[in-house]
Amino acid sequence: MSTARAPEGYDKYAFEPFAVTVDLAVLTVREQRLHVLLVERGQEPYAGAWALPGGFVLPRESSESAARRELAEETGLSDATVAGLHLEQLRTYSEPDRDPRMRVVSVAYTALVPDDLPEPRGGGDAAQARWLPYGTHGPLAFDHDRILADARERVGAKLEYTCLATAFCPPEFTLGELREVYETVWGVELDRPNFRRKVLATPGFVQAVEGPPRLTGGRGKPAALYRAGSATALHPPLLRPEGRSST
Amino acid sequence: MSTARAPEGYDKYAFEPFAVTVDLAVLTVREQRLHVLLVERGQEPYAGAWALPGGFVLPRESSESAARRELAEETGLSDATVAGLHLEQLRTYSEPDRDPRMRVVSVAYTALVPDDLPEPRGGGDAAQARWLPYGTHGPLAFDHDRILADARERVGAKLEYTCLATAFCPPEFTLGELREVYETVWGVELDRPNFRRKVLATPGFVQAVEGPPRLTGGRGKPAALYRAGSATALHPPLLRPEGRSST
DNA sequence: CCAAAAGTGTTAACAGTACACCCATGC
DNA sequence: GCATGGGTGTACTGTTAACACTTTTGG
Repeated sequence: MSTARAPEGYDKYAFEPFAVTVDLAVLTVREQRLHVLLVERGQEPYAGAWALPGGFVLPRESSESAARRELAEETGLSDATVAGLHLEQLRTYSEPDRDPRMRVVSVAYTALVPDDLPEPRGGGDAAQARWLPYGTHGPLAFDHDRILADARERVGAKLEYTCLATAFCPPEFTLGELREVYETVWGVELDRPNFRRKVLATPGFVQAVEGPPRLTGGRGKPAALYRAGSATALHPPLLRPEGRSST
Repeated sequence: MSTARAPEGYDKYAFEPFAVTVDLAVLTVREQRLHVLLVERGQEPYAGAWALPGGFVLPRESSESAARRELAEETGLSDATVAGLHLEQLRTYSEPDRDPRMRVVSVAYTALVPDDLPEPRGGGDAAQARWLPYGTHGPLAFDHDRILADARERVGAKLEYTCLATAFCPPEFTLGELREVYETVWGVELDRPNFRRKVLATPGFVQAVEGPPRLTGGRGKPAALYRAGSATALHPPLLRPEGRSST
């Protein structure tokens, strides 16, 4: 804000105040499906409806701090664990009537988490919190359907040219698990040998873990384990086949 | 905001209020350099410093409406013209102390404009408004250096996989002008014949304009004219050479 | 004629695709 | 043995990259 029209003695209370909140699209890959963490609202408006977790930004915290705080509260994870999760600002939603009570501007974040988190618990005024397969829930409260759709689209696109997929995996994972992330989010099947070569040929995407391989659900040859590497960008990108959006 | 802790009878004025503003990183390509539209602040804080144009979001408008309104005011363009310009939400900046006066959350937008706009005029409490080559200005007010750097990085990345470059060009342009956009933003030289083929091979990127070609600054063979096409995505992407960020 | 920029053509290198095939494990 | 998933090899194909060459303008 540069051409601020507020002089030094400006009355901060002269206008109808804005509230600032965060909303979280928390995604994971579970059982070959994309899942979303949703809470059931316990209060009006939209009591009984599913909604994205979120809450008010406190007077002395940034929106990102607020997002991590809310994420910790909803998932029941420690602050230390939440600090390591992938959290990314999605965009800000500011339509004047998006909340019937008052003017609320919401900064939306996307969180990508592995599937090995403890079960979420309802907290605050949320009746319950659950992982639901993407698309199986009815219409969400407020404009959360749109936020969630935007998050899904962004994640799908970012898998192409970043190393983001590892954020869905536990600290040590197999290339099969990593490939499953792509296949689930994109809704396509990828050629296993080519996927393997592509990932290993990208410096810093993954790094091999010393030690014995892991059995993959009992079936098949044990697979080598990898950790997420230090790279964030993916050059050249891993384009999804056919330009299918699978949205 | 789903787990809103504000009941129906919530006192909107109980907390220190948040102000919501927009900041605009308005970019153009002029004389082989990336230029930014900046305003000189006329008031404290940061009086005399350069800053991004912007201002308060009004009680009944969205942040995008506010951004277009501010853009029209700063550039002196009509609302109709501004409505057609490329405007894109960058991200939201919400550090508690980013404005010394009060808690201000700012939604930043990036605008890409052609070089044929009228000269900007100072307006409001801005002493003046000018196009300055990117990087030649000193430190900007508030956290605007960071916002501007984020905008530049985003634009550079988006040129790779979207048709965004046409937003820098006037309604009718030559392929040489389009190539100059890429070369200027990326800071590299591109092979002319290959660039031409790549652009023409992408359906909907550009469409040929009937009629006589245009002389290119007097020198050289006249070039055919094109308009921006209907496509927005660029498949496959046009990767910048060497992964050089040229930031 | 020369310089400059548009536009066309050609070829080698590379990356992506589609397979065939072997390995190790559970049942 | 058989099914399943990991891992290696390889030939085919399309795109990219590099560069030679022609065309049309101004000086």
